[in-house]
Amino acid sequence: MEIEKEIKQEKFKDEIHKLMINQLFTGKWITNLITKQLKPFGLTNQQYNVLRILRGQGNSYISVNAISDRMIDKMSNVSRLIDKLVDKKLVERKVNKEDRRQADIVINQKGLDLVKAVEKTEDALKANFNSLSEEEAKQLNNLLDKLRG
Amino acid sequence: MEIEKEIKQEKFKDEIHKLMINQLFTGKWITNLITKQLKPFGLTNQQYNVLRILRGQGNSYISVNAISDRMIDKMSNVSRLIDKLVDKKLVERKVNKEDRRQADIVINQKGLDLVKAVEKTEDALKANFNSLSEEEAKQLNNLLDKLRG
DNA sequence: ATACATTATGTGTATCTACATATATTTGCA
DNA sequence: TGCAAATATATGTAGATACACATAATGTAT
Repeated sequence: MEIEKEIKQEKFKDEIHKLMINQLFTGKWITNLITKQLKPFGLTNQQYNVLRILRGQGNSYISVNAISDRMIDKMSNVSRLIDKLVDKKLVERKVNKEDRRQADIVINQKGLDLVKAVEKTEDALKANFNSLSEEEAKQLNNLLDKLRG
Repeated sequence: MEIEKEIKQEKFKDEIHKLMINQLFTGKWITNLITKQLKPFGLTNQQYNVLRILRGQGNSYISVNAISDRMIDKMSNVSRLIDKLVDKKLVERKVNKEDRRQADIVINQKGLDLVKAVEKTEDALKANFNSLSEEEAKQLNNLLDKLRG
C-alpha cells in the first residue's frame, strides 16, 4: 500500500520528507514482523541479533564491543543484553586474560539450538517479502546504502 | 556506506535477508537522527509525530483513534502519549458529546509554536539526506511501498 | 614510576514500550 | 426493552531503552 494511505496523509512537503516517513514506517513494519516471529521463543529482536552475531563467530569468543559494532541497533545496552542471555543460559561470559577490562562472550549449545529453532520459522517471515523481485531487492539495497551517504 | 561494512557482515544468506537488515539499520539511523533533533525540545519522536498530526487538523478536534491511524508507529500507546502532551500544555483533550467513549484532541498555540521551533532545525536534518537525487528518492519511495506488498 | 588520558564495560535512573486487561459507552438485535 | 457484542479509551505491569555517569584496567608521555 502507498505510504500516503498507510498513514492517511495525502501529500508531503517534498520527496525527501516522504522518504523519511516511508523509511521509518517500513522499518517499524519489519520490526513488528520480527517481534512476532520471536515472541514464541521469548527473545527480543536485539537478543536475537546478538545470538546470530555470536553464532557467526562459531566457538570463538568475542568482546562486548565487537558485538556492539556488529549490531543493527548500536545504541543498545549490550552489557545488559548479554546479562539476559547469560541468565537464560544461552551464552557464556568470561574475563579476557590479556585485557581484564574486556568481557568475552560465546554462544553455547542451548543458544545454537534456539537460533536454529527460530530459523525454522524463517519461511513464514520471508513470505512477507515476496512482492519484490531479486533485482528490485538489489536496487533497494543499493538505494538504502546510498541514502545513508 | 555499504550495509556490509556498517555491521561488519561480509555476506548475507540472500538479497531479501540483506534487505531486511539494511532496512532495519536505515530505519534506526533515521530514528536516531530525529531523536537528536528533538532532544533540545524535550520531545520524543512519537510525541512530535502526534503534534504534527494534530497541526494537520488545524483547529478541529480529532479522536485518539484517528491519531493512531495516522501515526508512523501504530503500536504506540496513544492515550499516554496524549497524557504527556496535555501535561506539557501543548494540546487539549475533551470528551466527545455524541460519543462519550471518545476523547477528542486539539493542538493549542503553545503546541503550534513548539512544532514551528522544531521545524526551524529541519535544514540541519535534511542535510543528512542530500546523497540521493529527487529521482532516486522517488524510486526508493516506490520500492518501499512495493516491499510492503 | 607517576599521572593523565583512553578504553571497555557496567550501573542508576527516568522514561518508553508492548501487551494484557479493565472500564465505559454505544450498537445491534432477539 | 434488555442484553450480548463491539467500540473507544485507559490502566497495570514487566521489561526495554537511552543517556549520563561510574568503575576498572590499560596506554602513554614524561
